[in-house]
Amino acid sequence: MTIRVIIVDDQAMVRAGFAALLAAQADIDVVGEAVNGVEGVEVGRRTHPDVVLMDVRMPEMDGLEAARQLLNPPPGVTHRPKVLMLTTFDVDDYVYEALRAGASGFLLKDAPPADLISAVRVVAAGDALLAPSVTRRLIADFATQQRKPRRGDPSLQLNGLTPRETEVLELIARGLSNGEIAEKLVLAEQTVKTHIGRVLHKLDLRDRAQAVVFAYESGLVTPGDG
Amino acid sequence: MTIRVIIVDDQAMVRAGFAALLAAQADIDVVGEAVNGVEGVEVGRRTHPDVVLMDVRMPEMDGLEAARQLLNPPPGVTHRPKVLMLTTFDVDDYVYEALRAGASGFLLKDAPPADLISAVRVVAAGDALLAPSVTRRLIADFATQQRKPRRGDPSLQLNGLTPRETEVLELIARGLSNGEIAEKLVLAEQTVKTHIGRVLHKLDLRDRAQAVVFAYESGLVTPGDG
DNA sequence: CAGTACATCACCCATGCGGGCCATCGTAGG
DNA sequence: CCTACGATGGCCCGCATGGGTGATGTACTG
Repeated sequence: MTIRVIIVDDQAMVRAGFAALLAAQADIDVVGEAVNGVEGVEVGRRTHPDVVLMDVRMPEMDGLEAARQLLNPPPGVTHRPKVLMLTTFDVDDYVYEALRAGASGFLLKDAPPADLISAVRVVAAGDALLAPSVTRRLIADFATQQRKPRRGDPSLQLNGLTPRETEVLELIARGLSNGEIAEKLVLAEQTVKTHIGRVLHKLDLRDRAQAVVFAYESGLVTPGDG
Repeated sequence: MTIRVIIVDDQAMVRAGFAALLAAQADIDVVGEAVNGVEGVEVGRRTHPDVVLMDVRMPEMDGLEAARQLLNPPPGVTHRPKVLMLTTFDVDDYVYEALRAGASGFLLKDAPPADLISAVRVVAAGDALLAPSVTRRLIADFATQQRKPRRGDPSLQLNGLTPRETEVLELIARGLSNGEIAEKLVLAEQTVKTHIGRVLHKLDLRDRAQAVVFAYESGLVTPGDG
């Protein structure tokens, strides 16, 4: 089963180079080419390729919009190719847009030919592949932004809390009053107050509002997990 | 300038194989080996390698904890190697922990030898590299997770607030007291109370703690934007 | 067995906070 | 011109909240 590929790029030389490179592979067929996004979408719909090599910067319609249209087809169109984005420049901001659109990869045009070929095979197989510099940024963003389970500052202090105190803190962070917490945990309200007092003291917080802030910032609770 | 590498894996054959493979490269030196996380951290601190090849599953201390310790060194230790995680099994849940810990890459042990070698060079250069299946998952998570900055329910109600009220709500969500808010906005504390009263009423909230919850849940404030 | 950590509850006290009610002032809109 | 609305501010009141202190029982650990 050969991999059907189309190449969408406004530069004739780039198209020719990639086409020659890929066509030389026994398992890859170049079944179409296009010079801009509009044409790329049209060719994609008509030739239903497995993989679309898509340049980011193009006249008429850029690669991002074209990728979006190919990856979110209108009702009636069932074919969804894999999209491998290409760019001449290093990591511009389009990367994230492309990934959100559903692109399977992002390569720089100066990558070794062998990388391009293997990238086509990888995305055709349903996996994904990014240029190393892109991967690095993605991981960095992921690590900083994904602050849910583990975080440096607050979660360390969280370890100073007893299980019961942590439990109470979580209920505070849900917006419950002392009475409601007492009811929920089957406790006297005074006991709840004692626990809260300890929590505030241990975490150096002034009031329950700050406790809520801390709970969110530390990842004890997360927006949406209500 | 050669790349200094240490290999941390509990299986002797794996260590031997990788060591032979890497040592054959002119630009790579294998300067140490370790059989578990504890030893890995120790060897890492002593030999200050550029790259640490770290197995995920190991006795004593697993690769994740070891990676965390190497990547978040205690005060006084300035050396921070790049960590390239290795696993035999396909994408387990440890991937995300490893990335959060700051790992520069994640490869499967059945990857082609050429990939391993190039991966070492990539991470040594400061870039990152993931196994295609890992990349795929990361992109998928990134795409789905990225589109929730603002959510339906709460943010709609937010429109009912006046600019001033919204401003006050945000300060509540930072943990400020009425007095502090008054000072920050150059207002009488009583005015702050009036604004807060309206906010609570409009949003059907009981107290400022619930207001903080609402601010986070609606996306008005976000964990980490301090 | 002694010591420690945790959970539980009580009493007292000061006050920050939220509710109710109302007044003034500016500006935008009919 | 006059109305509506937002922003600003004041007063009073009641209560939930937070601080301080102490006591009891249990469970684990040295």
